[in-house]
Amino acid sequence: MRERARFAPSPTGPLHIGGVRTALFNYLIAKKSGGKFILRIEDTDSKRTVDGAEKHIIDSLEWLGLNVDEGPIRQSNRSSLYKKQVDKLLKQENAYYAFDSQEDLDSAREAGGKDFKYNVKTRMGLNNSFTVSEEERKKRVEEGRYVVRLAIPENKKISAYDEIRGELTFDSNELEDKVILKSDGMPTYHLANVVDDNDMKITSVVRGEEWLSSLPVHYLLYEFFGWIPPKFYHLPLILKTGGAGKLSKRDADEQEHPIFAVKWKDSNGFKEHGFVPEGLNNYLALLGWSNKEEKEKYTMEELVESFNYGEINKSGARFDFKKALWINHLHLKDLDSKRILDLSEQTKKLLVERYGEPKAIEIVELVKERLNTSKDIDKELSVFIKQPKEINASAIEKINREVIFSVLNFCKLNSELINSPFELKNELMKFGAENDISFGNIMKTLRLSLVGSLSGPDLFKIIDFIGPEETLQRIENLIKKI
RNA sequence: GGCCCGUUCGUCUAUCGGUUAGGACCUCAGGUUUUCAUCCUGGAAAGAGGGGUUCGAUUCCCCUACGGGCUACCA
Repeated sequence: MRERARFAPSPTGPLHIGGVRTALFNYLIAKKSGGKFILRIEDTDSKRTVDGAEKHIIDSLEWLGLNVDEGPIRQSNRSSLYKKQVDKLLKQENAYYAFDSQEDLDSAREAGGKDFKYNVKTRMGLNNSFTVSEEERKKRVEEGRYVVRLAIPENKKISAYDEIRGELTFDSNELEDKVILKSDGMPTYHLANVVDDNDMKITSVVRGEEWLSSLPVHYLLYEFFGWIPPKFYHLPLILKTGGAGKLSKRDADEQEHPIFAVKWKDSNGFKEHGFVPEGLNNYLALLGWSNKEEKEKYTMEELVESFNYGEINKSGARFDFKKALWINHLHLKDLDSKRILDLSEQTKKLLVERYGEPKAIEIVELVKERLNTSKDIDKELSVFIKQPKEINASAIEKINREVIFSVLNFCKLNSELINSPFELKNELMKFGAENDISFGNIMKTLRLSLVGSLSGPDLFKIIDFIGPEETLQRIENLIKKI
């Protein structure tokens, strides 16, 4: 069956990775079946709509490569559809008008304690179609001063099905007569969701676990409308790295890892942190889903291929930035070198200017397996572009100044050797043996002069690429400095 | 508080009644390497607790504990 799955965020803020994962799973379920991935913007609460949030959602999906087949469809311009369906419920007496003021509700809740519910038992003591005169009701409705509530039946066992958890049963007495149409004429989530999913012929509803408690209300709605419910998948939540609770912006800030796919205001996203979309998708897919095969790295195509909703986990998972980094590394080191170069515009420009593209790609090849994020590209490649700005002072002490001086001097005096790195290596070994300097220290010295620190790619390859002149100059520079 | 969902190494997870409970991240110890990283080898590390059912429970059932979610004219 070709599934139609929708990602239905509300534009009340930027899209964080919890939402991203929901989008991803929707996408995978749709694509696995050869179906459609649909974007619906749930903007029924104008007060909470945030400027730029919708754009952030769309930009995020685009960067992630979760291409939308239909949409975005905005709920805000479909109110006539919802109204029509509400009228139907009203006519069937599955819903009724309510006129309580906020104060009335507050005091009812206060009097009833935490267990207060707006339901069959309490309806008669409140201000609504059941308790108000015919005349008054008409007047209020005409003036538009009303909400519509769902009439939850008493003593009804509602059984619902969640694809991840299986059969679930609920007692209607635990439910409330939820508002389905607000006084501003807009529907609430429950109504809009059910009406739209039906209207858009959605077959798979994939959403966060926070909706599980509303499932019986949604089932009831389907029943009242006489529609067949779609399949529901309630995804476990992503929990914060340490401590209790679901992952939040604040927690992410404390742990110094991104929480958005792409930048939002002054918060950098995974993109800006140097993740490739494949890496983030892969990590997020593994957070809450796992295959029987012991495999960690999946391309997007492989995810679509291997994904199976029956293997989605039931319990919340903690976010682990180190693992995310590692998965990203897996993707980066297998990426085409040309594409890696494209990830860093500035470095690419400088590198190609100096070496030409074919050589630039060879250089990338040299450092590729060292990358965790694309930000490392600049760091790793700077050696080939410019002289080291700073020399690691503690490294100088560690090796010993005199040793450094004599090694560098040797190189300077035998500068013709630099033309042939292979010979240079041999001569340096000899020099070390004669002067009782370990080869390790010789290499460290040379590296210090060329790179400025003690880590980096193959030294002789560096010499080969930057050329004898530049090599000598860097050696001179260090001699001057010590 | 009520209702709902969940609970295997520190973390993500495999196991669909019988396993030395497997893998990955992290971590530790070796090895490769001119350094760092990569990479390779190895180690440490888990079934929340208590009852059942069963010849046998991590696996099925119940209770407790713990964690999470919901409890708005928010989604």
